[in-house]
This record gives sequence, C-alpha cells and structure tokens, in this order.
Amino acid sequence: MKHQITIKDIANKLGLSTSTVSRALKDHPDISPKTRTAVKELAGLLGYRPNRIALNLRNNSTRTLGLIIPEIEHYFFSAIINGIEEVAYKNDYSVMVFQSNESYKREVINTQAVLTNRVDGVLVSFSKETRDFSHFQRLIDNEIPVVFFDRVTEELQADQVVADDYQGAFLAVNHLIEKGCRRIAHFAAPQTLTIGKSRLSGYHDALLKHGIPYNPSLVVLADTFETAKKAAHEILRKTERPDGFFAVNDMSAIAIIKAARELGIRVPDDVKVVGFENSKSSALIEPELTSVDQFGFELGREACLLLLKRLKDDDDVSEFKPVKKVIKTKLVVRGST
Amino acid sequence: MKHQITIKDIANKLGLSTSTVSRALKDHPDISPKTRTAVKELAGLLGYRPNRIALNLRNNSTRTLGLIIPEIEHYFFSAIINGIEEVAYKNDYSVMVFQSNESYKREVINTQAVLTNRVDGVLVSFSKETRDFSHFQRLIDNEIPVVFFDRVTEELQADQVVADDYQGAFLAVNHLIEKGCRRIAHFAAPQTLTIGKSRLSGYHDALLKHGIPYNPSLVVLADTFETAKKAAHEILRKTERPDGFFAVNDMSAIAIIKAARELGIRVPDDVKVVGFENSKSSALIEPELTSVDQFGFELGREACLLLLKRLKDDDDVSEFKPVKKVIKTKLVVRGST
DNA sequence: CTCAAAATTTCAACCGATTGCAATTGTTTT
DNA sequence: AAAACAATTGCAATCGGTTGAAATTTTGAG
Repeated sequence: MKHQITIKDIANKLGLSTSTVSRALKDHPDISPKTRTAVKELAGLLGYRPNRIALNLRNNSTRTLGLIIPEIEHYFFSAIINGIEEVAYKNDYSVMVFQSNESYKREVINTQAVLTNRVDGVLVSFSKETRDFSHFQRLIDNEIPVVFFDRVTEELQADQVVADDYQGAFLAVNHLIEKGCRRIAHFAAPQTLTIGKSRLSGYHDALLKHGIPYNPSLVVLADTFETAKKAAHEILRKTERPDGFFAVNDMSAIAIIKAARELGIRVPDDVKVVGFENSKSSALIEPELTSVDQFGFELGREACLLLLKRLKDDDDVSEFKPVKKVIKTKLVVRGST
Repeated sequence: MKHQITIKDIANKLGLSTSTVSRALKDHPDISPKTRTAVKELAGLLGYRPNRIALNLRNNSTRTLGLIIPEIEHYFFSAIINGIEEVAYKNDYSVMVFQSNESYKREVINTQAVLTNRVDGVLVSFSKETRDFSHFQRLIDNEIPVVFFDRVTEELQADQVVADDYQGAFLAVNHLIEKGCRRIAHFAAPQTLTIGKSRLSGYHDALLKHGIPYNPSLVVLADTFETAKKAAHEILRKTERPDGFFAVNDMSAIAIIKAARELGIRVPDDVKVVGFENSKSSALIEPELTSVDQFGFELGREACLLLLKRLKDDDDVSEFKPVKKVIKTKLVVRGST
C-alpha cells in the first residue's frame, strides 16, 4: 500500500502540531476558525482519511463483527448473511465471515480467529458436529458479546435468535392432516440441534392434536438431499407407505418429490410434501413445494440488531440477562399439498 | 471487552521490560533460555494473545481481504465466496464481505469502507449499474491490489478472473444445434457487462459455424427469473416460436421451462433449453436443466490465489502487468435438451 | 584480580490518532 | 504598563507491540 496521508503530514505542511490538526478536523472549539479551515482544506486536498487501525488501537474497538456460519452455499444462510450485512452496513459496522464447513475443529479455529481479529461482537450458528461449547464460552469469558442464531444451545448464557421451529412444524403437519394425510413421515435433523428437536416436537404435537398416534418408525434422520433421496426411496417402497411428508428443510423435501416421481408416485395426489425454509428452489420445482418460511433475512437482521444493542449497553455486564428472540414462521402453500 | 493480557502485564509480573518479553515470545537468540521459558510459561498461564490491532498498526497490514459482491443470496456468488474464504482461511487471512446489492451508489460506499478498514487487498465483482470505475481506480491509486472476478472491465489496469464465457456459450449453442435446433433464442445479460457480450458472441459464432443466420430479434435482454418468464411467454406465443433457448443464467433458463410448461409446450420435445451456471437448482427442476458449469468455487479460489500472489510480490509495482485468468467451463447435459 | 568480550537486558523511538494539561500568544482591564 | 484573563496551540502520554542501539551483567582469559 502507498504511503497514506497522516495527520502528521498535514501538521508539517502547515507548521502546526498534530494535536491541533486532530482537533481542527473534529471541530474542537479551542481551534481558531482560520486554522480550522486551513487544516480541513489541506486534508481534503491531500485526500486524508483517518487511519482506522490507529483508532482501533486507541479505542480498543474495531467496528467489526465476526460471523461464524456452517456453509455460505446454502440459501437459508446466505439470506441470513444478507440480513446481517444490511444492518451492519446501516450502522457502519463491517462483517468478517468465517465458515466452519460443518466441522467442529474448524469452528474452534474460527473462534480463535475472531478473538485474534479483536472483533467487537460475534454472530454464531454452529456446526452439526458441535457438542462441546467451551470455545464459545471463551468468547463470553472475554466479554465479547455473542448472539447465536438458528443453531442455538441452552448450555451457554448468551442471546439467541431462532425461527419458531415448533410453530412452523406444527403448522406444516396440521396442514398435511387437514389435506387428508393420516400417515405422515418426518425427515428430521440431528436431535443434537435444537431445530431438530423443536421441529420433531411440533410434528409430534400436531399429530396428537388430531388423535393420530405417533409412530417412531415414520421419523427418519435425513437432512440433506442425498440422505433424503435414499430414505424416501426406501420408505416409499414399503407396503404401508406414508401419504404425507414433513421434511426438516427444502432440500430434503425436494429429494422426496424427486424420489416419488422416480417411483411413479404422484405428488400431491398420492403423497403430499411440505418443506421448511421456503427457499428460492421451492418455487422452481414441479409441483411447487409447500414450505414453512423461516424468514432468513429477518432472522439475520434481528440477530445483528440484538448484537448491536449489546454493544451499545455493554456496561451492565454484571446483570446480564440473555434474550431469546423468536421469529414467527409462515406456511406458504403451493402445489405439493 | 475484558482487559486483555498484554506484554506489559507479563513484563511487570516478571520484573522484565516489554522488549525482553516480546523477544522471548518469538525465540529471539539474545534472550537467555531461563527467561524465555519463564515468559512463555506465564504467557500460557495468563492466556496471552498478541493484540493484532497493535501489530496491524506497526506493520501497516491487516491480513484482511475485502470482498465486494453484488448479492450474496445467489448460488453462483455464494459458491465464489466459499472458494475465496477457503483460500483465505488456509493462508491465515480474514475476509470482510460487502454487498453492493447491484447498486452503484452503494458500491462506491463499499470501496470507501474497504479503504477505511485498511484491507490488504480487494476482490470485486461489480454491480450491473456500474458504468464509471473511478472508485476502483482510487483503490488502485492507493496501491491496494484489486482482483476483479466474473464481472470485469478492460478500463482498469487490474487482474481479472473470469469463466470462459465465450467458450461456454459456444458449447451450449453448438449442443442445441446438434440436438436439432435451428431457431435458437438467447436471453442475454446487459451488454455493459463483459459476460453479456462474451456469451452473446459465443452464441453468435456457434450459429455461424453451422451456417445459421444470426437473427437479432431472437436476442432478448432477460437475466432474472421475472424478466425471463415474461419474455419467454411473449416469444413462445409467436407463430414462429424458437425451438431452442440459450439463457445467460440458470434462473432465466428455469423461467423459460416454467413458461413453456404453462403454455403446454413440452421440454425438451418441442423446445430445448440450456442455462449457464450449473446451480444446485438446475438438478432440481423437471426436466433437469442442461447447463454450462462455470465453477464458481474454483473461480473464487483462483481470484483469491491471484490476489494473495500480488500481496506477496508487491515490490515490483512499477512493472505491473495485469493478469487475466480464464476458467474453462463445461457443458453438463441433462433432461432439458 | 582485571579487563575485554560475550551474553543478556533495557531504553527509546515508532506506527497514527487522541486528549488532559501546560505553555504561549493576544486582548482587555485597571 | 502591568496584571489578569481568554483564546490558541503545543507537549507528552497513551493504546500494544517491535526493534536498533545503548547499557548492563555475566563470563572467561590472562
């Protein structure tokens, strides 16, 4: 990088001290109008920009947020990043993005990276592998505000922002039942993730409400396209095949639709399918997928707003009370049901 | 943030000077083994981590890269970010992400933000609106290495990484012709973007090769789902409708397939469609979309590698020769042709 | 036991900006 | 004209770490 114009350059050229220049630039009342204009003029002329790093050092703040996320290449997460970046941008914060790639080990390294980079706060959605949360506890111990979103845990004293997974699942399954389904399968996420548990429990309670017995053999762990495709093939070949599917995400739901087509089973006539995410893809496939919108953009926005709020009132650390923000979901009905 | 352990804390506790501690921590030969181990031990005990900001200030380097991108919420770009983050991670760099949201004005602000944040280098794919490139020139004037990817320009002396758009388009249209199409429409991107021009020219030359006259009325500006859907409806209703489509991206291609279905036109029997991107969605729709894979992940990797190379040999600034790296594309044939 | 060489440690400046306090200049009052 | 006061400006420390050069201590040879 080229030599950047510093306050010292301006001071020298005008025969002033750096302190005077500094004060002149920020309209300190002590400075005479004459020198103030002179300083500002020259600063403009030379294209002076304050050195953020020097300010970071002095203020012990970087105006930067860390974002630790499993995979960027996933509609839901990219929507969240979008929401986060939007809020950060409006509040003059920058965002550093770190991917864990669903790897616990890499996630630990990511937490070290955010510490090293001295970010002011961190937004986290942890990996599927993560069981131990001590690396996040280390952030909290350093009094770096952390907000968890989507993938959250009760093990830590930290803010959370989640979609209303239980409500979404309940809506979805209720909808299937009202459409006439009686034998509804659930393609679930790992039960180590809160979203896995909540969505299963919404599924369970919706069945209960309509007096349909809960049948564990209809619940399968399948939260990716590949696993879901395989599982759907198996379960659809059984003699007593399901007449409805509630999938934990859109990719799994789409895999089910594809599997059904391959087996000559009609959607929605023979089998109805509901996904969770309301991704772009859900409107592209045929039939279009009924899905629970979990408003990733809003979720990201809320998470970032909450974090910025924490950064503002960071004084009352002693009486810290974690907040759990729940974003309502919405069922978007399309051709697959 | 809590008080962080500094080199001074260690120095005080051991009755040493900060310089000794500093040198001890980095195995300077001047330091006696005794003090070295003592310092390292205490540092480990207290959980000392060097303050990156202080180092940034001294070294005038942040080990941070800036990334300016139109929209994260787009498969191709998120794949690119993935590739960039991967390379940055392996080389111990962090990535700051800024979205322009396809807005020129916001993009200008983004370039200011990367300047303010004193990133070591910048990766850019500019917005559709951008005609004037002086904000990027300002980065170059500040001798901040800039690498453009996907959306590039010849107006600036800067490195570029692009997919082989011409080749990809040629492959696609050639494929359509070999499959029997004679009246091929092209849904194009704005001709202000190099990708728009290159893909059109590949389309043009493939027609030429097979002796099919170029017909401007078959070229339509339509690079989003909505515009393409509308345009497809219009063109498919004409008496002399096309028998093949080459779309500038997958979203447009999928819109064409949907429009055809709505009009009762069969794909691929009546009309064949090829997209560009090979996004996840292309394998989800029915029929699956034939598409040109532009390897977003690799493109991001290459762009980042090129930038890091520039950062390494930043000495020979005088004899700067911009590099243009072209990533070969590949036609992935599926059910839509 | 002395003195120089070697080993070890400290001093001080620096990166760029901020800020309390001291110092300088200019103005007014008596 | 001197004292008192206000208006400006400069000094120096600070943030945390690095590094050339100086200062100190240790070691070993004569």
